[in-house]
Amino acid sequence: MIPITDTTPSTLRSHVVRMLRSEILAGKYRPGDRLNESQIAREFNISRIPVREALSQLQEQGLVMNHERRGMFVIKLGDDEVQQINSLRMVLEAEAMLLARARMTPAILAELTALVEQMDAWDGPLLDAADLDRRFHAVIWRASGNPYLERALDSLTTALFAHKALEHSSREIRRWRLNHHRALLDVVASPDGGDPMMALLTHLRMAYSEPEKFSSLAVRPALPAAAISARAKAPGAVPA
Amino acid sequence: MIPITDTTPSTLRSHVVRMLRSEILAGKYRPGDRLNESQIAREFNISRIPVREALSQLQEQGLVMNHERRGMFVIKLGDDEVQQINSLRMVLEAEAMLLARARMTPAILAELTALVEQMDAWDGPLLDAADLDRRFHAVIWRASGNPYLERALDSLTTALFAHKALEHSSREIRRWRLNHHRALLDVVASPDGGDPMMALLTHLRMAYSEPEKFSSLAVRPALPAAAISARAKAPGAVPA
DNA sequence: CCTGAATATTCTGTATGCAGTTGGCGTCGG
DNA sequence: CCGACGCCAACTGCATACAGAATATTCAGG
Repeated sequence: MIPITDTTPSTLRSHVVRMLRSEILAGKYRPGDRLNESQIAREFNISRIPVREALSQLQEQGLVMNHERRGMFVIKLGDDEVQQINSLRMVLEAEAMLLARARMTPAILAELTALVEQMDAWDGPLLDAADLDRRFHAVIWRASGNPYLERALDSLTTALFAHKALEHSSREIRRWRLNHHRALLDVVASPDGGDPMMALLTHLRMAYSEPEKFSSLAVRPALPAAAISARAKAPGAVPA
Repeated sequence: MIPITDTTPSTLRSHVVRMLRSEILAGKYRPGDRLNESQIAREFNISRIPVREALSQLQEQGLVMNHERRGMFVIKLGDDEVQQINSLRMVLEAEAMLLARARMTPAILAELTALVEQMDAWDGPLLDAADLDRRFHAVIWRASGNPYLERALDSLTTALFAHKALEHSSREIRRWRLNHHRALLDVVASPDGGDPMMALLTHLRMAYSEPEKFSSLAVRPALPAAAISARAKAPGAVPA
């Protein structure tokens, strides 16, 4: 019937997908919560069918899980799963940065720089800061020129995002991460900007505390123990 | 009402997903073909709803595309898209091989060896040979211990598989690929088995003729152009 | 008061029906 | 003979309806 918001996508399903997605990421539904089809349908004043299809779509995007005949649940990640996702993310982000660097244009560089400066100046809700973070990375993914790489990274980080939607970072940690965004910017800005993998290892160190557990970093001939143990220099501790 | 086949999955949707998946991969529906909901529903003697949901699921798996209000179409990949997928696949397969090598067990090694020997002895339909190929890789993906990596690789290769379901490889090419499976087996079999990226580059050379187009291999500091043109061997040597 | 089973309720999974849109086909005009 | 307009059929998207399963509730027994 009458859509809830201003923008009317051509189909109800896509509308519900975007709505639920943002609601989950905003924390309205939290990891492990059950998503009741009928209830959601009532909220949107539509039937269950588009809701079902939207949930099915979100399932394949990694945001919700389907327990057969028991309903859809917001994805809930354990520690190991977070590590596994971050291991994979490392590899993909590094590839994206290498490609982005090779295809860098002044326009994209300006966009990234603007985002970093925006983050520096930011003092609003932490959730929106996290969104800036995501947008910064998303620009790099897009700049890689490989839509499949972009999709994979978006899917992975979306799940992570939902997982820690409410796990607020402290102010210092935020600044610490912003500094590392500058470092990432430097890497993609110039052809000899350094090794993306190293910059990413630092960038994700907070969330990705045990690379040796699931990542090939621990067993990769090119990046032996030196890289990993460099992490132990400042374990857990926040900024340097 | 009564399912078409013997195995009755708990829901019709999952049944249809598997059926359509295999039918597409078997070439019953070819890239670009339209998938008529009503027709498929009639074939299965069920309503359109499970079919719709199955198609939606296949869409997110990358097998079909949805043109709004026009229907679902089997995915059709252009040359550039094949290159992009293979670029990403290279990175993921290399990671999977590194991890699998680090976590290798006698049981998995035996499984891989058996598959390679099965491929050597194979003389049946080429399509089934391709399935053996997939299973060989799938074992490695599974052995990586990272389900997300496994999923990503499965999704990517499924799309590729549908794309060239009927593009039969000649007998010689098949043997050529089988030999390279032995090479891949060697890489994951021993800790100093060489660089996965190199073995993969050879393995995928047929389908992945232009790595310099979308892969970071062309711009990676550790692997300059020399490595690509001289993709003979030279494993292990990747210093800073 | 707690435990367990039987019932009641709610929800998912599926079927059927309807409306709007899209694409094809025929017809009319140039 | 060719192009444009309009009509018709088919299909998708969505709503409503129903059956079976899963969970919540209630009631009897210890």
